[in-house]
Amino acid sequence: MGRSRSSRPRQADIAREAGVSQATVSLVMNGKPEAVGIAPETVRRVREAAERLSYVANPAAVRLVGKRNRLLGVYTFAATFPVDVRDSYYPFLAGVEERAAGRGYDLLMFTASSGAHADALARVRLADGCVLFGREASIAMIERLLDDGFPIVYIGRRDELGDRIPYVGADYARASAEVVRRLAALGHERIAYLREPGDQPSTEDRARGVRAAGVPGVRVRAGGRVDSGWVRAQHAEGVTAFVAETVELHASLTGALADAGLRHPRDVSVAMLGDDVAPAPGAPVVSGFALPRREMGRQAADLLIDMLDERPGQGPRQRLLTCPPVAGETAGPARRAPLEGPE
Amino acid sequence: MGRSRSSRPRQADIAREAGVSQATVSLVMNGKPEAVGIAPETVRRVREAAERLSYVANPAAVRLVGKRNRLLGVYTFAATFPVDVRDSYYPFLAGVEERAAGRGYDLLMFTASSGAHADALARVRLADGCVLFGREASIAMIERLLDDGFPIVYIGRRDELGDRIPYVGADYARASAEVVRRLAALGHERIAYLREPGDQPSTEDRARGVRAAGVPGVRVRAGGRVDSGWVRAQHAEGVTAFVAETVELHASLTGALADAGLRHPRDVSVAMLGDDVAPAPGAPVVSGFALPRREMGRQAADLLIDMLDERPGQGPRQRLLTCPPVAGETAGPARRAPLEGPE
DNA sequence: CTCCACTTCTAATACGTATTAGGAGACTTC
DNA sequence: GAAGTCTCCTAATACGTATTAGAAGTGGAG
Repeated sequence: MGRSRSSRPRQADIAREAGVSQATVSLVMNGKPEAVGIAPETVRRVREAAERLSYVANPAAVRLVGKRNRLLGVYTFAATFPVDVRDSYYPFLAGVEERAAGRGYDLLMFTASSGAHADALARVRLADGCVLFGREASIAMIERLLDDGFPIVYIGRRDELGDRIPYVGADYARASAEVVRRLAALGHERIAYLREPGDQPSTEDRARGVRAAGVPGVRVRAGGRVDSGWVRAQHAEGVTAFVAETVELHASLTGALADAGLRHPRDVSVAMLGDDVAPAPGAPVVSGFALPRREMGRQAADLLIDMLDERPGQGPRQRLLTCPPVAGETAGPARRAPLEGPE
Repeated sequence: MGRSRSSRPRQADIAREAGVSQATVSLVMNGKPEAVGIAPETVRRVREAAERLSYVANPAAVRLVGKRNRLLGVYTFAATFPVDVRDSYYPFLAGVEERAAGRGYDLLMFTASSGAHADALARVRLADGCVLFGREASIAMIERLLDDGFPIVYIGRRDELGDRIPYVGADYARASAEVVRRLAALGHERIAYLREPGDQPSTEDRARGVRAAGVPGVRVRAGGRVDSGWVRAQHAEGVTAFVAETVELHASLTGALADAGLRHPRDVSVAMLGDDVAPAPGAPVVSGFALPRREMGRQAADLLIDMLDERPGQGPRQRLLTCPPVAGETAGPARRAPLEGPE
């Protein structure tokens, strides 16, 4: 009757084979037979039967009763990004995966396709907890998750909700200040800083760091692309170094410099407040600093899993990691004389 | 005041909110309320309650009762690979994710941590089906999954099990033959081919392609790293072009060439049977061919989802995709006279 | 009023495992 | 020989969902 038909063997099948109850099989298979007191002989019989039928526990059943799915969600706020930006997420993922795997969790990846945060908000709950990242976060969604007591960790600094939200960020401010100071040390007295227009934490932090560097001759430009006219004008006014906040602004800047006939690092120095994960082949290494992406991923996963396992907080719930400086090839000593210019 | 406890909401919670039974909630959530006969007004109440509590079905429970949960597994055979090889998996993933998202599936990523295939074999079953990839596949595991009727698709050619296993691979043979023919067309008469020692399909395919090119002066070396002595000897014997099977062999080759004082493409030509996903900054583009990784990922996901949805086979269950040739910068016209001394 | 059909919902159960309270024997102890 | 102590095992139940048989109510036909 109870033949193990076409389906996989269950504990009940093993129990029948070994002449014991299903509960006994469960106890044996979970490796704590002594703790409960199962005769060695019985353990052997059960093990043999399990082996013979090549039993594998049904994970769905195990998880159902365990109330944990051992799934770590990964949610990316990224509606329609170009391919190369998506690539820059990979190191984060790799870090998260590394730790998740090490601690016995699998990864459940959600895609914010078509920006339907409402639906995603629900699906995310399928995991035990979730790592979130991406610049354009939906604070409403995050707040909702927090309100419901759903465990999340953000990769990147998030201060919109005070200390409610655990995060692992990069210390943009310190690293940015360091970049500006290094330029100043190279003799650059007038420096132009190109920042993004928004007010995302990562943008604000870098702006703050640039200010905190304490270098007087820094001028800030917030906004999009720049052109050759602008860089030429800056150079004419004595600017010898340009600092771009992001890869996009850096690309715009180098284009404009090329158009203006200015070469770096010969004529002017160029730096970026971050690094380029997927540089064009043959492109020089840009001066600036590196984001410890993989480590951020690792720590985010660790933090989240600690929360899930109800571990005592191994560390602060909000962390900023140090960004290693990158000397690069695009910054050099200041070259004084402005080429030409009115006056 | 049934506040959402700390745990995820269940159907029972929604039922309480909406004043119906759990069974009704199940019927409504599965989208067939009319078929069974649920009043529109009731459907509305249930839907609202579900929305309010942001309910998602517990995948373990759904799985346990033997239904689908719109999860696509991704399993990577990659125990301890260096970072750069793992990076080369990203485009596959991106392709899989693209299609999965497009067709309403989320991704469940399993990690073959410490090569514990047995455990992973069990966990994989939490998904509806699984995309597998990686060079060092465990045939035993694959066979086990196939035996149990679990839907899988391999990225990469797999012939160990005949036509039992669906796959989406790259047409290495054709592309490899093309590379050798192009070198021959450039005037290279003696060509050294460096192949990996194993007998993985991808290795065998490329070797077959090299043979099939029909160029007589091709000599094959199977094995690991090469040194300057070896390349020098080859060159002395009239070899003017080197073809490396993999990124690793290519790296070894270029190192040896540099040590030997041979420059390419000036002194000799170099080609690779594949491409480098993460080339070193400033490195030239290597001649050879590109793997349509993203497209392979896309088609694998499509094929698997077709199987899951019991669609009529939209295409063959075993596919080989064409690899676009890459001219690159490392191959040039053959330079006859073997000589010594640069300049 | 009875019988039947129809609509709308629910009780009950199955899925496969983990866990816990406690049962059945055997063996000691006084 | 009754009570206590061990050893070894099992019955019962929970986990959250899908499914099915059928209950409860409503109304129309005869």
